[in-house]
Order: sequence, then C-alpha cells, then structure tokens
Amino acid sequence: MELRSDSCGIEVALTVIGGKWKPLVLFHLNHGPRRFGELKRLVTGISEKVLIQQLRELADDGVILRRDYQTVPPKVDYEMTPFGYSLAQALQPLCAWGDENRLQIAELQKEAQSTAT
Amino acid sequence: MELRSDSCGIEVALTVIGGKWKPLVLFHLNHGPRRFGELKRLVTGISEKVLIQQLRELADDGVILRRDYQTVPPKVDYEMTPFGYSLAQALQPLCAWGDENRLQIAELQKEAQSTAT
DNA sequence: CAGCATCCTCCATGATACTG
DNA sequence: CAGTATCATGGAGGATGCTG
Repeated sequence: MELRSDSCGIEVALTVIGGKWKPLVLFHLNHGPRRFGELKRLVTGISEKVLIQQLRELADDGVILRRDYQTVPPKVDYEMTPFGYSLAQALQPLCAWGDENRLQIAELQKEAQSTAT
Repeated sequence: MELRSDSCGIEVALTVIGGKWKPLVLFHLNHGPRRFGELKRLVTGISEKVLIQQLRELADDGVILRRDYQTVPPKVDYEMTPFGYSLAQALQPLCAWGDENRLQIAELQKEAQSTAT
C-alpha cells in the first residue's frame, strides 16, 4: 500500500496490520513471546511461507522483534516491541468494537452474499 | 475475508474496513454526507467501479446509508449511520497512532523496500 | 450525474518440496 | 526446527466504454 501525506492515519496503520494474518499474529504475540512453531500452531490455517513473510514484514516495521538463538537445532522466537505494544493499545477499541458487533456483521455479510447471487 | 469465532475482533473490523479505499471513504463521510461525485473527487485515484463497489459494501454492512433522490439528473448521497459512527469512534486511536508514527513507518518501509532489492 | 458491464492485470496468498 | 525455493491461483483492484 502506498503511503500518502493526506487523509487519515488509518491507512498508515493498515500498511502495518493490513496483512490477512497479521492481526492474528499480533494477537498471539500480545500474550508473550512465541517460537515459530508455536505461532504456526496457534495461527491455524496459515502456511509456513506466509507466516514467515508476515513475521518479516512485522519485524521490518519494528512491531515485533525476531530473536535467533543461533543454536542447533534452530531456535527462534518473536516478541512484541514497545512500538508494537503502542500499536496493540491503539488497536484495543477496534478489537472491542469487532467483538461487540461480530454477530451482527456476520449476519449482514451472509445476507449480502446470498443477495449477490 | 472469512469470519472466525476465535481470536481478536480486529479481524471482524477488518472485514468491514479492510478494502483498499474504505478508510478514506469513511474519513470523508465522517465530515458529513457526500454525493457520489464529491467522493470521486475527494478520493483521488479511485476508479468509479471500485468506489461504487466499496460504497455498496459499506452500505451492506450498515456503516453508511445510501440515499437516492430519484431525480433527473440522478442525485445520490452517502451518509454515515450511527453504527458507522461507532466504528469511526473505535478507529480514532488507530488513526491517531498512524498519524503519530507516519514518518517513522514510511521511513522503515522505504528501507525494507530498498533492502529487498 | 450516477452507475453498470466487460475485460484485464497483478499481487497476496497458498501448496508442495527441499535444506542447514 | 525454522526456514527457502518454486509454481500456481483467485480475487481485489483497475481501465474503458455505455446507459437511464
């Protein structure tokens, strides 16, 4: 996504959390550091490639920290940075909104889908 | 996007505001009702098709209201619903976060891009 | 003016197999 | 265990022309 100087900061935020799985990853890392394998299990349905991809992007954006233990067998874990936590904070209300309206939204989108037929 | 019962409500919210231009549209409608043509001008770069698409989806999700004046020539405008305003409220902190960190994020993503080369 | 129809492009996501 | 490398794909997004 292209960053523009105009308009609302939401777009900026979306360049960071816009990936399909990123909110999930953030959600899980918000509970503490996680190893790669853990995340793979926690974020059910994601492929390894995409998980790595999203983790890299999050790390590049300074939201999470990748720690490589340089051991054999490999051990790597990911942890939120303070910057990441500030993002998580900003995300709280939206998260709450989503939780509150989950059912209604699911309902509406189901209708829209059937109408679209 | 698929709605799942687990995880954070952010995903739910993203099914509503996840479109490439939706935050922009919301941003502009947050200032008051806008006619189709106005939005087309305000959201620079968007094609008519996509604008209509996103407006429809937002309307289907109950976030905005489409009002057709049934006149010739056609006049239609769009307005946020109370539900939409509640979403806008929840979006505020994220918006602020984005604004605060806009420069830093732009910087980081530029680096990542050049590194990727 | 507002919107629909058609066609097309591209990229995020995905599936699979291999490696240090 | 934690990746990389390839190849495939689907659907969001885009360009253009037409209509009531």
